[in-house]
Amino acid sequence: MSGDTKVLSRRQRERLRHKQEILNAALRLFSTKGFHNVSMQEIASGAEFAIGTLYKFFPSKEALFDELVKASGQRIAVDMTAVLDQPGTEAGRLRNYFRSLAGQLEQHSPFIRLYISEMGMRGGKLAKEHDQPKVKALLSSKIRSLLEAGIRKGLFRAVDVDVAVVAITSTVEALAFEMAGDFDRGKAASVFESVEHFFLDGLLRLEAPPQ
Amino acid sequence: MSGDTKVLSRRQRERLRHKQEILNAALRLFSTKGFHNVSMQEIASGAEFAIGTLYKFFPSKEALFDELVKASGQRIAVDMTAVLDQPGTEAGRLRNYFRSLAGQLEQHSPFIRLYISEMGMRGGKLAKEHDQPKVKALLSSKIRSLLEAGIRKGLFRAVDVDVAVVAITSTVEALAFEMAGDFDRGKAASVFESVEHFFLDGLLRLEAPPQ
DNA sequence: GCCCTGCGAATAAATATTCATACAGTGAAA
DNA sequence: TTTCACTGTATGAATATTTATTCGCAGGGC
Repeated sequence: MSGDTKVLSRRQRERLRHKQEILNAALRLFSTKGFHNVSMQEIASGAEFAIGTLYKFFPSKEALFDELVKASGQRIAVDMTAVLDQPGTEAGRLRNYFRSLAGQLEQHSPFIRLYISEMGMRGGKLAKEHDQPKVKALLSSKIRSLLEAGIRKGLFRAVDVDVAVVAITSTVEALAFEMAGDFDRGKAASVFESVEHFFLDGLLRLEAPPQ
Repeated sequence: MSGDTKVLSRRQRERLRHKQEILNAALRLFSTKGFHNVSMQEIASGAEFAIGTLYKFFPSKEALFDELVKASGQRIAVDMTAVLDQPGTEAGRLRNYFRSLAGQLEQHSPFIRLYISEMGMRGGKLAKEHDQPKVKALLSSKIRSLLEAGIRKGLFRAVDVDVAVVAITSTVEALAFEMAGDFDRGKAASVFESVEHFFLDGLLRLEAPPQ
């Protein structure tokens, strides 16, 4: 043992692996049945541990859920930021965003479903009492910036930016949720391409330079 | 007592009134806190009855919820049908729809919030196990018909109609939910006017006849 | 007097959480 | 190399908690 805090003992690594196994099982179950309809016994069985073991890692069911949401939310935020922060024109960057959606959905399917159903803007107790991951706020604010800049530069027609942001994000959410269940990459790509056309063709000013 | 089934005795009328009082209390509570976070004791207190009385009217909590959702959903479906079925051009009828939204929201505020949060397309157990009111399907299909006809007649640019329907309905839902909490009629009207412009201005073909 | 209606304490049910017990791994001593 | 006391980890029956539901009793109406 080198004393370096980055190097974990086998036992430490095993503990982390067990914890992740529990989180993975929880994600599968929560994303299919929702927080309220999954018992701790089910999660324990899904992870092939005893129910008491779950409480060695998480003080409560809600703590488990919180940790799941935070970790996964952060992962998606990083991915989406990478997409939206790529250089390009406003229209091009929006186009990139739409084109990344099928891949993001494939990669994060269970979490997206969970997030939208339990932690979306419409959640009940869960949304209110838990620190929301910053995914939605981050996405909305980046899309808003793009739209504002595009309007300012004369690329996009003048629209109510708040409404436009809600329109884009809520449409994407609705479709993502629908397709996250039985995921088909080809269908998702096709649907999001249509979304891209629907929004961009309606936004672009006809006299704007071709993209 | 005339024997006519339409004429109710005082006691029968009182029973119906009591039942409605319970349903009203339930709607207020469910729409604020969600199905899972409201106990039968809370509903009983909210209606100023004892808890056992609730079970004289409803066999279970879920049956109470079902009845609430069905009754309110039907009321909204009737209202929205009246709006969408008014004669006019496709653009005019869509315009009417958007313009009716603030009023609908004012009238049905608690139920809309409940419906979207618990029975929307993203619900968990609740959406799956309960007969969904036909509100959403009805709305979607009417809006789809309008869009298809508008495209066929050259009024609207050619768009993916499925995506357009989802975009319109999910945007409206998102905004309705947001505003249903602290309802401000003026703000709602203004927001839905922006929505109208966002979608219609993006849909209308510039060479189409002015509306 | 009988029936109806409402009441709320008691019971039932479901599931979150606890904790005594058992098992596995470790490392020092023989 | 083997043994064994100690530590760490997992188990699942038991307990705790919350809330849905029941039903005996009381009061009111006819």
